Amino acid sequence: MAKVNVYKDLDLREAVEILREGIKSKKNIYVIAKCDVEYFGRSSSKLEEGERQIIIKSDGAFLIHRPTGHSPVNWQPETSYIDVSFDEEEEKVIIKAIRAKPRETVIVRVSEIPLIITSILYDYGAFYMHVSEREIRDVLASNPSLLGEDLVTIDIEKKVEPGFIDLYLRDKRGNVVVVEIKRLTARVDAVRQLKKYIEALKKHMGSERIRGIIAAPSITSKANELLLKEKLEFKQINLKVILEYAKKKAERRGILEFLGKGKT
Amino acid sequence: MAKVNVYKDLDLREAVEILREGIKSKKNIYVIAKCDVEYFGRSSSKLEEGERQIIIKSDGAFLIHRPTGHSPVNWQPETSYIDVSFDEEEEKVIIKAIRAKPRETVIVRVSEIPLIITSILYDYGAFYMHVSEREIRDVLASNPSLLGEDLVTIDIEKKVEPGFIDLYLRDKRGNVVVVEIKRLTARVDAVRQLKKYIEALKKHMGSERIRGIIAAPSITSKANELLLKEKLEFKQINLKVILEYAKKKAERRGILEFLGKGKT
DNA sequence: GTCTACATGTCGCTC
DNA sequence: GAGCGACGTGTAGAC
Repeated sequence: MAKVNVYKDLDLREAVEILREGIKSKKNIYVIAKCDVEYFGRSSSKLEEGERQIIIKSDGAFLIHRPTGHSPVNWQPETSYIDVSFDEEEEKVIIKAIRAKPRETVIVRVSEIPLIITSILYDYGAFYMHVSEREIRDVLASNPSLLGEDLVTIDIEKKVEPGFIDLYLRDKRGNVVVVEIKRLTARVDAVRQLKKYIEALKKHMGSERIRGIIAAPSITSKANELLLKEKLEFKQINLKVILEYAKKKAERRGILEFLGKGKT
Repeated sequence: MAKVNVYKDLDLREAVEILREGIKSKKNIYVIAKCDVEYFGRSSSKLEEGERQIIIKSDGAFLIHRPTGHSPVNWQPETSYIDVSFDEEEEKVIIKAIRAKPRETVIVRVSEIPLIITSILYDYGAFYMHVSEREIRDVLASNPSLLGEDLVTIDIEKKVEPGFIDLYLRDKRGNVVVVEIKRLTARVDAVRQLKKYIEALKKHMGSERIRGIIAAPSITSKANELLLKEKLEFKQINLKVILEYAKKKAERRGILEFLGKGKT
């Protein structure tokens, strides 16, 4: 069971000690603070004073959340070094979260600190994500008939000059078939990507006919326009069907959790 | 001053009431919970049981954070509808966060709930981001001499077939000059982008000479290689100088806060 | 470190 | 609302 400490209506100097201790002992820290925030690094920003929620995680991840919006207004990833001090002049708690590479700094100046929560959380549950582009690619590679014709898979993630071809196959007539997979609606950039691969291949293969297929659940009209113009093809795929195949495959292999490795 | 309520070691049925009340009255809610999580939508995921931090914001933004990592393991943006209920069978608190479009659902099943914090936060401080690519572009457009020669700005964000040209100018000799701006180190993709724009322009302009310039604080060696090969140019820009110009410009306009509009 | 492409990307703008 | 390009994108893999 999680160990949780609650500190309410703290004196700022006490807060410094509690924050330091929490960071040192790698606790998860949640703070409600009246503060302003500055950020310097790849860009820079300034957030004027207001009441916010601050999270400091056990690995040094640092988040400042306003009362609305799902993304933090300022943050620092898990590699950062966090320093807490007290500014006697201004009578404020200064929290600096520093990231080495790229060199970036978030500075929080706290004037009031109504609440600090420190906790130790036990969390070793596995996390599984399904229907990534990689999964679609693997299912189609093993079951190229899902593309609606008789195809033989030659290569996966084939390297060509400017990048990687998702799927490289041959059709019944011996034509090379290049497939670009998109998990969501394919847009013009997907068609451009496919076009780029085919042009790169042509340099090496001379006059041989190369077919290009976009495999995606749907395609934007602009993308379809370019596709037709370039004499490329679109093959609609059904993600539910893909997922069924992925499940079956995993079952055959006797894997308990049917997909992926959990991120812990 | 922020109004903060602390609820420790709650009975699960009590927790349901407090969560419902907090959501109804648009409070900011922070929960430490032992839970498992499922997500269905554009993708799908399953997180096995463990102790996590849950944030529900006043606008319905919903975040589940593990003890490490700066990004939430599951989330729902601010448009979502949040429902809290008690499952009598399993004796668990069920929190459903539902987003209408795209249709996505996060389901949290809570078996223990050591802590709930509800709060009302006053946060109207403005937020300013400095030195975006847009700002660099605007400063260079108004002060093209910063590019180190006598230039006249013709257009900003000029539309060409595959995208937008950051800056479109003419030099002393009447040549067209196309500038691609990068806020950070320019890489090969920036050079390819510039090349693409110039090729698109050439289709419309025939034999006229078109110069291409990458304007960035620095450039990678690979990018520079391609640049030389394509007879394009690199012009180093100094972000501090750009920022000074941006400030001055804003001052001249009599704008109090010298950059951007604050997000409230 | 750079290049490449994916992501429940998200954000903001235009049409 | 769809389409499209930018982002403190972040992230993972390859060289």
